[in-house]
Amino acid sequence: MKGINMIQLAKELGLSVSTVSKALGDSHEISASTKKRVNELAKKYNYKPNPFASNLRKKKGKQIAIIIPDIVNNFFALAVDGIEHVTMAKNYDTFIYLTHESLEREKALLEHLENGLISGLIISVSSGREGYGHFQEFYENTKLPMVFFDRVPDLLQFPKVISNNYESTFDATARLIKAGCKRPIFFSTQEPLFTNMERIRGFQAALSSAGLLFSEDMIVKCSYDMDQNYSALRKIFLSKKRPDGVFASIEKFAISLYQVCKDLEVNIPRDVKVIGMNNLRTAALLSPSLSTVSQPSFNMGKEAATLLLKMIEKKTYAAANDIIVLKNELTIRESLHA
Amino acid sequence: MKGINMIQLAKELGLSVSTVSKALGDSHEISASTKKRVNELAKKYNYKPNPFASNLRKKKGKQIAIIIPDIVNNFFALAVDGIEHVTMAKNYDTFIYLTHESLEREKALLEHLENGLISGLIISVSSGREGYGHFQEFYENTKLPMVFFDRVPDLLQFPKVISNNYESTFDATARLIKAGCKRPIFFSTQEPLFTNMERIRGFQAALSSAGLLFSEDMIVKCSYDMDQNYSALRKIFLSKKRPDGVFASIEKFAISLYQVCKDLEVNIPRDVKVIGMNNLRTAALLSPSLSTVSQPSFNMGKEAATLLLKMIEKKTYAAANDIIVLKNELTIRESLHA
DNA sequence: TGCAATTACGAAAACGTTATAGCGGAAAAC
DNA sequence: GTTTTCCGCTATAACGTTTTCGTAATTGCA
Repeated sequence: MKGINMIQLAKELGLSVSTVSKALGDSHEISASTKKRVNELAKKYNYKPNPFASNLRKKKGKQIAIIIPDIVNNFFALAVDGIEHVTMAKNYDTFIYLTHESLEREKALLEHLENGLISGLIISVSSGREGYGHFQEFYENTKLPMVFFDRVPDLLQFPKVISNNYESTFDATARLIKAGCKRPIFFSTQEPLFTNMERIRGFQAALSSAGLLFSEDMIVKCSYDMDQNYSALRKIFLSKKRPDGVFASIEKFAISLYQVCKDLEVNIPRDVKVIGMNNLRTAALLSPSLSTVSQPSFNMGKEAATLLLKMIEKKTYAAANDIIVLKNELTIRESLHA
Repeated sequence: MKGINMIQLAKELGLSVSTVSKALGDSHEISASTKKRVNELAKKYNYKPNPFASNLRKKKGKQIAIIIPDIVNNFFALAVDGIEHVTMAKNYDTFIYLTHESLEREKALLEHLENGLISGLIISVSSGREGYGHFQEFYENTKLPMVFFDRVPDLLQFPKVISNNYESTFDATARLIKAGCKRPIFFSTQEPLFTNMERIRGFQAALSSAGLLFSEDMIVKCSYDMDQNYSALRKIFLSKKRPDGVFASIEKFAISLYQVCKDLEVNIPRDVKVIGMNNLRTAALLSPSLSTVSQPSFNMGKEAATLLLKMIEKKTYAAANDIIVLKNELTIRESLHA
């Protein structure tokens, strides 16, 4: 029974299309008995309203989009899981788009999505602080609800879901120092992301509150290319001023670090103490087990999606430049203390 | 300039809507000069054709869907990455749906997608061999192109992208035996998936070709609940007939195994040798480093998407119950030899 | 020069919904 | 007993495209 539509349903029921439409929409204008008749026949024929026709007419649909830099990263995978958890429950269809850290791709995507395909947008940005114009422009052009999570454009007024990066990095760095580090370094992203800046702030604050001096070369900017990271780290650990502590703000970089240390026979934690910020399920099984600050990724996704759907359905929710802050979790393992 | 449409464009150009539509579609009926005029004005107003109207009229769109059991699993994340790589390039929008290993969810999803939202489907099934009816039914009802990858319904005639599970499991098992294992066990999925059965076949064949006896209790069915796996494995490793080798056919299970061995102080590889089938980026960094059979996940996704888009666009591609087989890669690390 | 073929466009009918306005008839109100 | 209200339903016009068919003007061909 391919492609049965409302018109055929109406004909068979001896009703008008409008009545059928309203019946299926559970309108109060329609009597219970006809509603029943309509729904039964619809079920019998396995009738499914055509979403294109419906969206076209209503100028609104139940489709949203996720834009993230990367999916091969436990943090984002978990976040997507969280998002899907709520969109699924509310019968929304979810597009996924990956930017692979490319600002160009991100811009192109947003421009594409101005066609009206979606009714809302969940984003984790790939661009630095200077490159936020396209988000604002997208919003001006579409007025669509948007929620940012984790990597948020701090300078723009949009609802955001983040975690307490400043505090947790402060705490983690303090632990490194307490464990004896005099010269910890910080693995940073290339782009000047807000998330990353907050972490750097936490790092610096912890240093200064312990009476240690911060210097620019403590911030190591990592590339998105694993090989390049490997050689950069190798160079650092072969240099004279070898660091004795590392806060690795990104999943990939912790992995590269472990490889370098293994190859150079730099002992963790004796020679260098490490805390990584990530959601690796294998953190506890690494050699040595990796101390981590892990983000509540699943819940961040969940919160972001819940907020977005609220905005779309405008139940009670009005303006929206809320910022929801969830807590990261610090887990100390062997990479800090032998 | 929110929501400019063809009608307004046509009006401003002094042309009819049909001419504008054809011009934008680069129809041969339209002169080069008017095409140019139309395109320029369209660009000026940042005009984007409404996909709902267009899809409704054409009864076809540029949206496809991915249905997978899980995204928090490097294999699937990489596959999605591969899929997105090609859909992106061809300007398709990609929905993502997660079944979380639930046959019910899978069925509900397929039923939902009968509404015509998508033009094609890429699937990795969550159901066992007996539960394939819904795929067939979906196809009958929609006639939509579908491509399966990795976890494929072997009994149905659909195009598939898989990896050489039989051979690579055979080889891996042979290596376990060669390293001295007399009583290796196999960590299997709950559901009787084809993928898994192929691996078991390879396992058995390797045993028998080495003159070892296979017994049913060598197959350990694992749950999707990590805690449950932990206790099950614990029990096995506390029993008298402790295995001396493991082939872990699923990512999660290798992780549980490492935890159990760590806690019980069972030494890998001295007491038990391990090869895991997964795409963990941290495999080399585990303690001891984990020998793996890794699947070409990214490429599997890429191939599946390429095939699907070919089918959708029916360029030269006609029927399609192709099976594309890619090769897994065996990497031996410390978990096999100290 | 005469006729067919081609070129470049327009009118109008789809595609399958939803929303607005309206309309009989019955119940309620005066 | 007339007017008003409400109930349950229908007719019809959108929503923004694409496509089919038609047509006037131009070109090609003999």
